[in-house]
Amino acid sequence: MFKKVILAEDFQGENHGIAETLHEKLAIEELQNELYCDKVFTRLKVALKNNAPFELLVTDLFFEEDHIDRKITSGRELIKAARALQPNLKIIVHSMENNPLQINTLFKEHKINGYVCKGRNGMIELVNAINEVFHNRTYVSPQVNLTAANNTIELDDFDRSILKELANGLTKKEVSDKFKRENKTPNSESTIDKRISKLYDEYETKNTTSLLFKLAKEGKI
Amino acid sequence: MFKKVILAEDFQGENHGIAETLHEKLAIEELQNELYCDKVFTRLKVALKNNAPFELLVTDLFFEEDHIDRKITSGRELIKAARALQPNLKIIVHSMENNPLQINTLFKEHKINGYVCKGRNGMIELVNAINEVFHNRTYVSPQVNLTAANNTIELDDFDRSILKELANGLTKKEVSDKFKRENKTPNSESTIDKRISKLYDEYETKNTTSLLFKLAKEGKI
DNA sequence: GAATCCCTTACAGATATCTGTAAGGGATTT
DNA sequence: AAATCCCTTACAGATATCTGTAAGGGATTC
Repeated sequence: MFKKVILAEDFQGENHGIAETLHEKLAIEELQNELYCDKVFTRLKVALKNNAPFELLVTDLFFEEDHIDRKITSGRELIKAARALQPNLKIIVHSMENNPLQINTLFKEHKINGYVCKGRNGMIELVNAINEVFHNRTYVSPQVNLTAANNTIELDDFDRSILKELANGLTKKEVSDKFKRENKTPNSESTIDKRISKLYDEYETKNTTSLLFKLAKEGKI
Repeated sequence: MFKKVILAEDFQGENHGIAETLHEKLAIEELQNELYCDKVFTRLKVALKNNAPFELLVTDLFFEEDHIDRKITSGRELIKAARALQPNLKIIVHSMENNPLQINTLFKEHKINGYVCKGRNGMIELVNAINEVFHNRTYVSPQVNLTAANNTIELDDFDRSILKELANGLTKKEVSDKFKRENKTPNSESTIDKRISKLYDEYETKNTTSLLFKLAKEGKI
């Protein structure tokens, strides 16, 4: 089993719960747990310098802001920095995020080794994930459907620029006029109509209101 | 100190962490922890029936959906049901929610006794909250500014029911028809128009699309 | 009981949205 | 070069949205 593990989790309750569970279920010799990304990164650096590097990082993605100044403000940034520092470090993400797209990019761009959703089985899955990753396999929570990520519709820049103006209360005619003024192209009201109608189909919505609402709720704009 | 406490928290890690902390820091004789609201409510009922009621409920607000059928799907519903069942029960909410408006309505409508934000000090605050509530005082996490809640505009049930249907893609005429079918009142298209127009003013938006977008972004619906 | 206020409702006119048809242009294929 | 595909654009007709006016009813005030 891993000898030296570090945990980044800003919720005190969750942090405590994970630490307890890992002590109970796994024979990890040294487990350090931190509430701030910056502290985790410092520990990784120091450990590496002392020729006693950590073998596994377990980290959340979202870290709440508070009165303390931070350089690294998210799990994603921590992962990137940790990968650059220590390419052979194993990384498991433990987060509420369940958007396959987001999770997919973590595997692709940052070569994480496991992904566990917070939830009713979070601790059971985390223990499994650590075991799998220890044996050089990857682990993904079963409720995450990574193949779905490939089927999702991407919004391109033109879509986004239209949606932004509509969200702001402009009519399609006004959006068209604005684009013409700014020499953006395409810019006809008709083309804007067509683009938006296409999005109705893709997102299974009926009108501008329900489309913008759905996209806002899903955090896509 | 409280002799009999029940905990409702669906994240296994957080649940474990809270339970551990309370065991360590407080002399609670009996602490039951559950991952589902329905189970909590059943336990409350049984305990009351056996003349050994719980004294304190600590609950989250959001409970993730899974494959299991649920009657009570949110902390808010659980609180309402628990209050109706056992008016003298002390209730502390422990959640990520930090919107003063939402928190205020919990104190006003459901007479909760304490509110603790999940976060880096979550466990320290929770222990404090339990001590305060035990001495018949209320506790609110210091980072929550409840006075700010009084300046914001409230959405009432009628507003919400209209907005929900519009978000779903119905036209105002369809919303009016639906309300008539359901014997909801008021229900005329004209009144619905008026309500929504009022919200345009209050939220400084220009049309249905921008209104729904803004409310979705701010998490108000 | 009259006056007032507020909410509900009806209606109407100006705009905006949504959908379909059709034409033209650039890029790619055959 | 012709055929094809895809994107842009124009236009038009049916609906929907937004705003204003006005009438009626219930509750409260005077």
